[in-house]
Amino acid sequence: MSVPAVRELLVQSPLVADLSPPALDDVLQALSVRMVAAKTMLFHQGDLPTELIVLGKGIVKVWQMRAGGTPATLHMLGPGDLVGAVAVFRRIPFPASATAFTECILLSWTAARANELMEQYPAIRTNALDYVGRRAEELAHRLGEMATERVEQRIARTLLRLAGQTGVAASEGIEIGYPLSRQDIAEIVGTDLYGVSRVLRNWAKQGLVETGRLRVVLRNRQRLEQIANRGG
Amino acid sequence: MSVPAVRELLVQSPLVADLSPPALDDVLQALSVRMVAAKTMLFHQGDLPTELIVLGKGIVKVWQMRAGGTPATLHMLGPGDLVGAVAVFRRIPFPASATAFTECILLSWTAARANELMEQYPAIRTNALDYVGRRAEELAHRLGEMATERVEQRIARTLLRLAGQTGVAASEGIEIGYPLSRQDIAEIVGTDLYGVSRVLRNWAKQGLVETGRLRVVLRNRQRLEQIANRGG
DNA sequence: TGAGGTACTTGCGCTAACGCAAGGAGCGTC
DNA sequence: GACGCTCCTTGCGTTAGCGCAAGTACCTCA
Repeated sequence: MSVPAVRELLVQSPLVADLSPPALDDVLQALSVRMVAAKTMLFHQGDLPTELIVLGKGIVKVWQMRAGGTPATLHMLGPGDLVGAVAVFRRIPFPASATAFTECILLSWTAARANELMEQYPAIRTNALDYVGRRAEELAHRLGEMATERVEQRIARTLLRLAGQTGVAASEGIEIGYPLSRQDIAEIVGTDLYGVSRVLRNWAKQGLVETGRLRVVLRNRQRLEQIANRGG
Repeated sequence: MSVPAVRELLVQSPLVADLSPPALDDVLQALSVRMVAAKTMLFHQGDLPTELIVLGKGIVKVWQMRAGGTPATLHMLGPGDLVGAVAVFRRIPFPASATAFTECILLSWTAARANELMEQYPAIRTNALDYVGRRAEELAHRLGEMATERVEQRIARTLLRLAGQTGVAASEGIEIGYPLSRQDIAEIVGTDLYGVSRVLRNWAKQGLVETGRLRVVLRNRQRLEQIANRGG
């Protein structure tokens, strides 16, 4: 992949915001690029981090396998996001696993090189702090939801969030930009696929969404926001 | 309060780990100290941050009021913890409110001064990144729990976590070091006070805990860990 | 075009747990 | 030492939603 093309992918990331062009060149120098197929595991819960990954293209699912065999999805990351950054910065084992959800392009530095770059260009560390802060905020928000809201509300919120992240305009409405099963939604929401199926079916009958195999289109965003916020 | 006493409180905080003595002096210089009574609100959800607070002594509850009037507790912070740090670093409105849960001693810098200090002493920013990372990790863990575990398990986990943070050895077992109602526990766990009461009562009958008004003593840590992990 | 796999739907029973109501216990105050 | 406040307990009805089982749609590949 050509250097300009890689640069194009990298500058999407908030990690390198406000970097001077020469600094950016230096950062690019140390970068590896690779492409992985959908369903590839990038790392497992418990592994020690060896590299700092920026997602250039595609979707990565960050998830935990929990006691009882129930998986829980923590994040669906998109282009520009950092994958497993917290563990790299803190030099601790990954607290969750990461799987390429679609085909992905990964940009990475070795952990050692990443730390050197942060020493050399303090803006990177500032950006990292900002990024991790945003992630923490999102988690706090979702924890609050999970603690107080009903399944239907959480499904609405989840679809709206995913559509906001990577939604693409469809004929009428916004379509989640990649194949997403009822099971996948259930793992994000913290319920089972049956419940998700029933809720989506119900909404489809009212014209709020259009559904299909591995496919959801939001047709009435406002109504869904109402459900997310007021439960009705 | 004397300078050495304040220094004593400050060095508990991971924020100033690895700072040289002169740097620490400089940081102390810019510090304000104040004491607040239990139940004082430190800031409200939506406020803009004006200062960076380190908790010197006491317990601070970080919580959200959610649609429907149900409060959800995100953190119980103890000595050394940063209060509202993410919002200060990111210069965004607080995503949650903070209340002194017991009488507290607060150490604070103006937001502007805090940012200057981070420029001047990069170790502080490194520590901040580490701290926020740890917070994010804890939130991720709790989100996973909330998504997949039953109320009883979550109560066990919560008590074990609080005991680990600020527990004090009691006659037989570990006592949470401050007054904590069933309602308080419910807001952390994401349930109601009735459920908490029933679970604690049940455990008390089996000798796993000793309970009282605003009081919980863990008598059988191992058994509680079993409940937390395997649900039985 | 038909076989096999994966995803989705839906009926149904069951249980965790929510939440009201009513009463009891502990603690501070005058 | 009795009043009042807050906190805790417990019985009970109700319900959200879990999860099995069985069947249907859709997609791929030979």
